[in-house]
Amino acid sequence: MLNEVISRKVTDHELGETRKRILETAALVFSEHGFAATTVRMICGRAKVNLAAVNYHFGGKESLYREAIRHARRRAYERFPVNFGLSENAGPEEQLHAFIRSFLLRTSGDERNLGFGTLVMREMVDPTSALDMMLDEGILTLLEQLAGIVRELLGNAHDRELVLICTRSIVSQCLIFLFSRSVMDRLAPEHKFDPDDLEGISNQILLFSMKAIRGIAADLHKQPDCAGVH
Amino acid sequence: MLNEVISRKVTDHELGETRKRILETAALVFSEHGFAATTVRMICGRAKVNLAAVNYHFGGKESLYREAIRHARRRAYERFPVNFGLSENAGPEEQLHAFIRSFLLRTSGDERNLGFGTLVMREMVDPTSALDMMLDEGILTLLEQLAGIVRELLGNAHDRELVLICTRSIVSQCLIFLFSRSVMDRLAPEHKFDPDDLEGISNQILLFSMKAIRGIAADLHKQPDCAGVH
DNA sequence: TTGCAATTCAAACAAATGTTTGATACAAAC
DNA sequence: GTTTGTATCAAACATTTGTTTGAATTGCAA
Repeated sequence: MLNEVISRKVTDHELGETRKRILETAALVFSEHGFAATTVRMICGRAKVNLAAVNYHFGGKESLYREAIRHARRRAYERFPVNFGLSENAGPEEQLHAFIRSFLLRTSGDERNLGFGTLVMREMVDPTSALDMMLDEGILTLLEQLAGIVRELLGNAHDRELVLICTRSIVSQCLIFLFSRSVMDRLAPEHKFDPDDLEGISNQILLFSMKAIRGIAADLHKQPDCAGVH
Repeated sequence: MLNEVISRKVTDHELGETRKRILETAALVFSEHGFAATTVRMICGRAKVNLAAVNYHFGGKESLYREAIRHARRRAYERFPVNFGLSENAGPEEQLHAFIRSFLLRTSGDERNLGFGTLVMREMVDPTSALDMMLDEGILTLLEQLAGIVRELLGNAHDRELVLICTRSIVSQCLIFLFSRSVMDRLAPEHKFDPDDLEGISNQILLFSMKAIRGIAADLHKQPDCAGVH
């Protein structure tokens, strides 16, 4: 009765309504309190299911956690794919813009993302096997995609370290809206970080990054005048 | 016997050897596992003191947590003050470099910092009253200091938002070495992030940021040629 | 020494946690 | 109607948690 969790029948009443409700509630609660601090009772209480349902449907708290992360990620990527709203033959700068914007939207606190961004953040701070899962199933290819854009922006320079540095700096500017949300809320509580805000923020990150990359690329192609000020 | 914690005598044997050992061990253990996941038994076990010592000397786990954070912060700032190794009449670029370098060193994983960087990171992800304490007692003035440097680099422009954007981008590039340590360890386990590495990294952050700021400042002062590429 | 307060210690306590259990309800198949 | 497998439920279980307790020990002053 427990091993059946793996190969479930899909003829359940309403396609596993209870299971789905647990999954979505779990993603939100885990994102709010973290793995250790959320209790199975919290999840079942909010999902309005019996306490034993978690172990019946998922085999335990830890399995539920991993499934909830996958579920939230699927949902967030459905809403905001990697190149969200990007035309086919766009230039590298537009590609970068689309990358930044879709990243911010995908990891934003919008409840419809089921706390995906926060779950990633928490996993980075307190890594479990779920972090390796995430690296394998998305993060790595995402980073390589960004590195490709950066490489093109740098003029296809063969300096791998320079590409790495710029990639990292861009990623960091996106991630800070995940990690310092608490500080920002305290310093400027009026900010809501709705899609309009995120649009402006992605423009700011793009501006800062493009200026930096162009400055670096200029040095790279040896144009001593017009490159740096001093 | 418990309210005496506030007004302790300093004539304890060895100036409160037990108390100090608890404090330092607690900072490290809290930084390793976070507040919720560390148990008083872990701390007492590693500090080789009796279980009841925490409640006797600090009144409880939560009070110990706050004291441990203060202790770690004091230690880290003693080792790396804000303008660590900066000459008196240094220009803004040198000031920025010193700011970045001392920040990286102060929040690095060096055990002598007692896990200060990780404690800050965890507090940002799971805010408690200790985050407000940290904001009041250091973080805010630190941010203002950086904003001052950025303002000067931008040519004392009166655009407050632009200063904010650049400040935030610089901070984010420093913070990413706190937040994505786990990912970096998985992608490049050979990196040790010793002081030499951090020296190189601070140079990279400085390079990227200076190029960006100069590019932005150039636009600001209306030099249409020689400013941006397109 | 004697007295006294501070400290240390082993043991225990109440509360909360993840998990298990056995009974029950339900729906479809035979 | 009976059977069978799935799902739900209240109750209980074994651990672990932070904290408390009361006795023992220590260090120093009178």
